[in-house]
Amino acid sequence: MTRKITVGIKDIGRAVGVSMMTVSRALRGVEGVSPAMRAEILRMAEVMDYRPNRTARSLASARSSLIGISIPTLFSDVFPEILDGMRATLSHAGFDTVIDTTDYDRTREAAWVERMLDWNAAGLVLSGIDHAPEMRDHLRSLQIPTLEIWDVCDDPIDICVGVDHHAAGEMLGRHLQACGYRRPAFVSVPEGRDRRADKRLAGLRASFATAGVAEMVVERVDRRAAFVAGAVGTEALLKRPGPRPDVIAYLNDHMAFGGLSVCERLALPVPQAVGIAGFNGLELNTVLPRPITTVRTPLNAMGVTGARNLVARMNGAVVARSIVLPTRLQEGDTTCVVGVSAAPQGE
Amino acid sequence: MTRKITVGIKDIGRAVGVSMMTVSRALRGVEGVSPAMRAEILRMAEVMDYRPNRTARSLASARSSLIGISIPTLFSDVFPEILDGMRATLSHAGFDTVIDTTDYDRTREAAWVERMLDWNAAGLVLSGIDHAPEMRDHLRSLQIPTLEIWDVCDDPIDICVGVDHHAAGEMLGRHLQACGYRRPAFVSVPEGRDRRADKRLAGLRASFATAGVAEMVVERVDRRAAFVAGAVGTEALLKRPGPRPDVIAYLNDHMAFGGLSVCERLALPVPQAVGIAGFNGLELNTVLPRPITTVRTPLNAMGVTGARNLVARMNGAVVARSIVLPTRLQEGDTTCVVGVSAAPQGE
DNA sequence: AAAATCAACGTTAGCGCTAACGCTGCCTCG
DNA sequence: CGAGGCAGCGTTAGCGCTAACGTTGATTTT
Repeated sequence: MTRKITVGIKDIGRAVGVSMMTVSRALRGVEGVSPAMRAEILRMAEVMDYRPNRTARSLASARSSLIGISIPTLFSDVFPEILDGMRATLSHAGFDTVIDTTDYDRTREAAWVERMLDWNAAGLVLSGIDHAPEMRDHLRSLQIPTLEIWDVCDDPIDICVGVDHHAAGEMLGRHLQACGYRRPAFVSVPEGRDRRADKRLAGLRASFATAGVAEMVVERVDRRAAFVAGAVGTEALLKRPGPRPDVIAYLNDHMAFGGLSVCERLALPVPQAVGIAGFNGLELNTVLPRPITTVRTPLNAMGVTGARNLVARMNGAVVARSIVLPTRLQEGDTTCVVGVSAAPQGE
Repeated sequence: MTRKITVGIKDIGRAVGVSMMTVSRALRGVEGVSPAMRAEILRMAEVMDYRPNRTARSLASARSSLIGISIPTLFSDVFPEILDGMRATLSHAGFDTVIDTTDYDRTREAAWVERMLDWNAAGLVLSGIDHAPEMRDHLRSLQIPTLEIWDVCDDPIDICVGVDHHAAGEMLGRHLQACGYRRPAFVSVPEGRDRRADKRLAGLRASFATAGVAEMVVERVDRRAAFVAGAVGTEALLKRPGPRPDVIAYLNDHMAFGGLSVCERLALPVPQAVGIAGFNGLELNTVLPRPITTVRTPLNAMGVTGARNLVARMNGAVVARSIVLPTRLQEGDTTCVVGVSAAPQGE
């Protein structure tokens, strides 16, 4: 009648005839074991169906193999796509990922980060670069490998990989101006919720301001489902007094599509009477009856690059602090050259 | 110059003047500490900014506060919605969730479960009821709290919460027959990939068979984006030789919408010439120009119920082994009563 | 009033693993 | 040929916490 139910490295050591330290070294792949002995130990571990106790390993080494990943929401094509890009790299490097959704709440994010630190997390991935200041300081002083993803800045907590949202907004703005649109509007979520969207809006606004268009109507909707939010926001926007916008940009493609469906229902000619532009260039666009003009962002590549850099960083390598990935304007059927002078005025 | 960088329960004990065991008890909320002393310890822990070391706790108690959640994919509205339902309950109960996506690969799921066991996971959540047999046996022998969610059966590994997919398929079938449709088709992903979808198809088929319709064309597409898959599948389906189907059911609403857009492009009158039906009753439907006939599933409630039961189960309570949540047929604009006799023949 | 009970703490012994040294014998090299 | 170097292994001492028993003094029971 055996006492122990699980086999530990001590058991393997006894079976092979070495100390548990040698087994530990062999299993972890650190040096100090002859190739022959290592093979023998690995074989025995396999035979005995050894399973490492990760909590014990974490406690003894003061470092776990957990990576905490914080994202605002799962209800978006952005974060699942980024996550998907990171998954393979991370799991292949032997890490387990603890995912948290913050609903765009900084306080919740900070609290969750503390919890991950209680786990001796090997690294952290945070969405965007806008975080609670105390958390930033804490992470920095702890020197824990931290990847900020999706947005970039010159002074990340540790490292970052993303796109320049302001520049992307400007790029879209230049395109819309080149088309001849002059009365832009923007449909988004409540201010401060999605800070990347706010930056894109700022870029768009700056671009139009350069061309002498200072006015920009912004409609903000608080609905979770993006299709619905886009539709509701567009309806509200079109009901407003004053001149009707001639082009509407949206937080993302899903919302743009919601807006497009409203325009069609109201028999508003798109893109002649009103242009529609989205953001993110989702696969959605490839099947829609009319592809939406959008800005393509390399989400999956962002995940891959980010994960690679984070892993390298955790292995002590020196990596680029900030990586900016390019975005690309993708013209669809929802914008076109309209009546007004097509040449942009400013530089 | 202080040596220790982190404060442990020993430090709190010293500060308050009690043993570390009393501190441990006070912090965990177990009995054996006077209310006054407990308050004092809690206050001191707050003051000293104590943070529990979760790896040490897990090692000593042979049980961690990690819950492993395995889902096939994040690219679906189903699993994020279920996850969202579970999140609050689980985090409120003090658990951290490790999420893994399996891409409908049983082997990968089994390997990942083993890894979670290496973490002394407090519990597991698996999607569906179809798993690697060895894994089932292993989990059962370990007696680890396991929730199977989204699909149900009489003999779950431990407990399950979900809907009856076969019955849902039958319900949809009865409705389509009542409408008068007689040449049904189904667009789905490759067989065996999404086993719930296969069950819905089986239910649909059984229902039509009862009414004397044995033939059912099934088109299977292997594309990740559901919109695209629906569109591509529908195109392929309509190009087939033989009589054209008079109603097409899809794996989910997104695919149905992709199919609908193809029909519109081909100027096929929906729902007169061809009916369209989806599955899941997503919020998407509330904004589409034409709502799709679908089957509503209580995804969020499923997550909430599942999480509650799992937590209760982990606390040693006795809970229902199997909970079946109701589905509801939601009629949209994409099906209607057509020419043929509208009365269903069978019972 | 002696015994039994019990709340409220303390002591001891690990959980399974790893970091940091120690030790050995063989090889190299001036 | 002896000192030094080094690969290859062993020993020791915890990591921070908790389970399982003590221990003590006060309260209750018969």
